[in-house]
Amino acid sequence: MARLSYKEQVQRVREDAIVEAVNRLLATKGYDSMTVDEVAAEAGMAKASVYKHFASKEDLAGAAMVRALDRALAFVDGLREKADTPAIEQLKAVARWAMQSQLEGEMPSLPSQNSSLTASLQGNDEYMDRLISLSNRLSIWITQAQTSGQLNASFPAEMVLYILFARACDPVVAMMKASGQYTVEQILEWALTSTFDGLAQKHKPAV
Amino acid sequence: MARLSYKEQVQRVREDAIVEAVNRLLATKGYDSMTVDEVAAEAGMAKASVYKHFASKEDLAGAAMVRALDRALAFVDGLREKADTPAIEQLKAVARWAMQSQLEGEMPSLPSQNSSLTASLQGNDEYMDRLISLSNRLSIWITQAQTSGQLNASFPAEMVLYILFARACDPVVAMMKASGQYTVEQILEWALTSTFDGLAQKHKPAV
DNA sequence: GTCTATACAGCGATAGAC
DNA sequence: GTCTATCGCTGTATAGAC
Repeated sequence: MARLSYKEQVQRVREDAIVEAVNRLLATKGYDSMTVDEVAAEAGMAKASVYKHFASKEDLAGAAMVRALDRALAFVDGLREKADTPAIEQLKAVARWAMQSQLEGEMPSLPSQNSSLTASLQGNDEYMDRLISLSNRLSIWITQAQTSGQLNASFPAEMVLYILFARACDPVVAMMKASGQYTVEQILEWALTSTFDGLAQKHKPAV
Repeated sequence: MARLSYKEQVQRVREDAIVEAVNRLLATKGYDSMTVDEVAAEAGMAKASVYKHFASKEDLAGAAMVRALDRALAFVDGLREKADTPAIEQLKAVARWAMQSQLEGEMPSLPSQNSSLTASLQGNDEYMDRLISLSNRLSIWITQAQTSGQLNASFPAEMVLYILFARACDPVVAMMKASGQYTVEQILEWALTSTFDGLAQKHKPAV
């Protein structure tokens, strides 16, 4: 990749500011409540300037999701370097990281159900590439954990994948945190236990 | 309760039509995407007429949620008549009913996180009464199941309750149905298994 | 109470000066 | 590229006739 000119660097910095603002707002208010005026204000520029960088509000959400998926892929790739760790432990580590990111307000969340945004994202190549990459890497671990008896093999691997994605955005952890009675570490431990006990092989064969 | 006059009956019927329309739209599009124009069209009347019955869009959602909670309470009360059924089985039955209702498009769903709607609902007495009633009845079963070793007693009962509510709206079952590869019965079975295995006591004492 | 017509506000997106 | 100012649309809510 060629070295960036000063102008390009400035542009990059400003785009970063925009995407970070979108990330924060998606994590706190959600897509529908977020307005482009707010994004501009948080990023410290005028709304028209935001639209010079991104064509639409949907593109803004797409860029934030791309960045979030990149963070997830980087985390997963870090884990893959420890090749001797059991697949189930790798999956738990990913789930813990995702839940923790959500609790710390770093994970943008989208309406899981029917939104015009869903269709837009499925046409976003950058987003889809990363989503598929992440799914593929997780699916490998899922299959390994199922064949080695660590995960209940009667569940479709596809469902296990859905569950992992869903638990990363599970409102339960946020509600537990909001109750103010428990530490984050304790909440994460409970959430991981209930999730992975539910996916585990019921009567484990001796390994 | 006094007998209703003809006029009151007509009013009741029209309000029912409105609430049913809201219920359908909340189940399919969600609160933010739903417009009062759509509600009026589905209910077969003009928008201004809708506003004669309900003061605001938030009130519409509140009324639909009250009705949904009433359905849930009726189902729970039906179960309570079989007093000899183990508490864990009662909880499973409720979860199954809720998931099935969701899959059939009968369960209105709200944005679980930060919305102006959340605050509005917490000020809605009719809604809060029913929510508390339902929570209380479920909590009794949860405590029973924990003391009898059917549920993992190291989880706060509060968290188990949150998980049950969350799984009733779990996007996973909808995604599995959308994939078109599985029967509804199979999906429900898997979802219940993974949920309740995750909540179960790990090393069950002989009962 | 129901309708048609309209007021009013918020927001996505853009024009045009600099 | 950035700004101010504005367009155009959508959607909540209401006025006023019947």
